[in-house]
Amino acid sequence: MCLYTPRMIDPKRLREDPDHYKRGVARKRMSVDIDRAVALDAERRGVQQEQESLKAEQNKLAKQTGPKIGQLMGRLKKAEGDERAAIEAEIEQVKAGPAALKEQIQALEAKAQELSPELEALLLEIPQPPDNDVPDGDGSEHNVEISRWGPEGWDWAQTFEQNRGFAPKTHLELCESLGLVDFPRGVKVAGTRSYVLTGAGMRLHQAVLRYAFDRMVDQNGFSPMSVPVIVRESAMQGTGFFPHGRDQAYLIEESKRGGGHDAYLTGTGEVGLMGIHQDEILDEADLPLKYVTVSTCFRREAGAAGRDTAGLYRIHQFDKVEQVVICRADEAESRRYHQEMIGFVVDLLKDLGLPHRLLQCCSGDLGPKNADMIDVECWMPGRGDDSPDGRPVGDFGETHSASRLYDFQCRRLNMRYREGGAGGKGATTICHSLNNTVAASPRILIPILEMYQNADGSVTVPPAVRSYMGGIDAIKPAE
RNA sequence: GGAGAGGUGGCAGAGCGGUUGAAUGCGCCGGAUUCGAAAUCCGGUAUACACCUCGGUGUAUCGGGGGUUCGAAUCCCCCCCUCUCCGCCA
Repeated sequence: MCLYTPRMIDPKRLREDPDHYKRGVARKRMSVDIDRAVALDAERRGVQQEQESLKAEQNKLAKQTGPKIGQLMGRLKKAEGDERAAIEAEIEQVKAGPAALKEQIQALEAKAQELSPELEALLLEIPQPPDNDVPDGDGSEHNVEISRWGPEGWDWAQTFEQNRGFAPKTHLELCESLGLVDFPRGVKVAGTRSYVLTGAGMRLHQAVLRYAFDRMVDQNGFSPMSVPVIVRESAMQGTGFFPHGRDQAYLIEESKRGGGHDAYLTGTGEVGLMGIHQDEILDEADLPLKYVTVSTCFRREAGAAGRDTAGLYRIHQFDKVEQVVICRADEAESRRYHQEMIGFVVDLLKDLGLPHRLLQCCSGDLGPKNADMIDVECWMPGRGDDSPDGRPVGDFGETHSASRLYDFQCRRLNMRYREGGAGGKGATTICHSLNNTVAASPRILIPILEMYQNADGSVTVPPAVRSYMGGIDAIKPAE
């Protein structure tokens, strides 16, 4: 019997090493009652075993009573009077044994059903424990810088003004002066945190996305995909965004009408990409699967009220090129692809000439599904606390996030592979998965605009994306 | 939005109350034949969980969950999913 309809963490491991999960919960600064889960699981398992032995007995009995009843029924047809009553009594007697068993089994069944909802809800909430080499910490403030990179001539010890010889404008100011984004009209159409990309702004947005997408396909060997952004609950749960992130997703109420199912707008292309092979048994020879998509992402940003309200940083809708890798269940392999996927981003940012740094996220910043996460932050000269003169001093802003999930997602998605290839007799094993941003726009436009701005107020188009901008080399203010 | 059909193993497709975990075909694996291959023939070929003397044993699974029955893939109820036709429409 399948004990666990919704799949979650490894039940065997939970039983054998509950401390592993307790540590994980503590390190992630979450609160999930592991002891309760283990107790419920044990109780449920006991009921299960009792039930199974009773059922074995029942099955054995049924094999005997079947023919016996058939025989008695045959005699009953011919019998009359007292003999008839005797046979009927005998039939009842034969039936009594299995009937008694059935009652016991049903009582156990009722008990199991009582335990299940709480147990399953709990199991779904247990997060993936962080890897041992992930530093402990409460949140993003405890993330650890691994490395940073700046283009030729960029000195991290100097301010933008010292580096470049003029005071930078913020991306907001540039968007307005260059006519790249119309915020008031975006808000008019769609509410807070909305925007309209206009003219060269829209063109740059598309150029960056297309550039990033083509790179992944042409240089890095990823399969290009277009995936649904309106998905079922099962896809959200399977990818690990539910239950914890439920309040971040847009539910489409209308989808419930006419007997329709719940549908949600995805906050990342990862959901659609990972959903592709849900409930499938893949051929080991086909792994790793490397997919890239570009999709519109929808985020409610619940709980972020008042944070990053201005500009293109924190918005409800954006477009993102996303990469995922589905590989064999092997830690070394998982780590290798993680590095590789981060490398693709670093190379892309170098090609774009954007100063950035890599951060090892601490345990408290990981989120439920990650065993490990590396963030990439780009330098944004127009960000950061206002200095005494009221101008920002510059700061890093997160632009990418590379997650390593082991089998957490694939277990929930029921995505496995057969060792030794399809048709073979090899064991089925749950895949491992990873994902990473390639480019999310318009957020990535912030460092591009702010870093490529010139003293005269124009913005140089990064050479890497020029061919996607009709060949123009700069965005200039309208005369 | 209206009306109808249907969900069985990797796939196709039987079975519609009693050794049916499930015919048959395809695919796949092993073997025979062959110089080798094709063709042909023979054998094998689901998953999950639990126990285990690692050889096996038990339980469950024919979309999911209940029910009827001594016994359910087969009968009844609820839910989920898919498809077809009409309407509307990028």
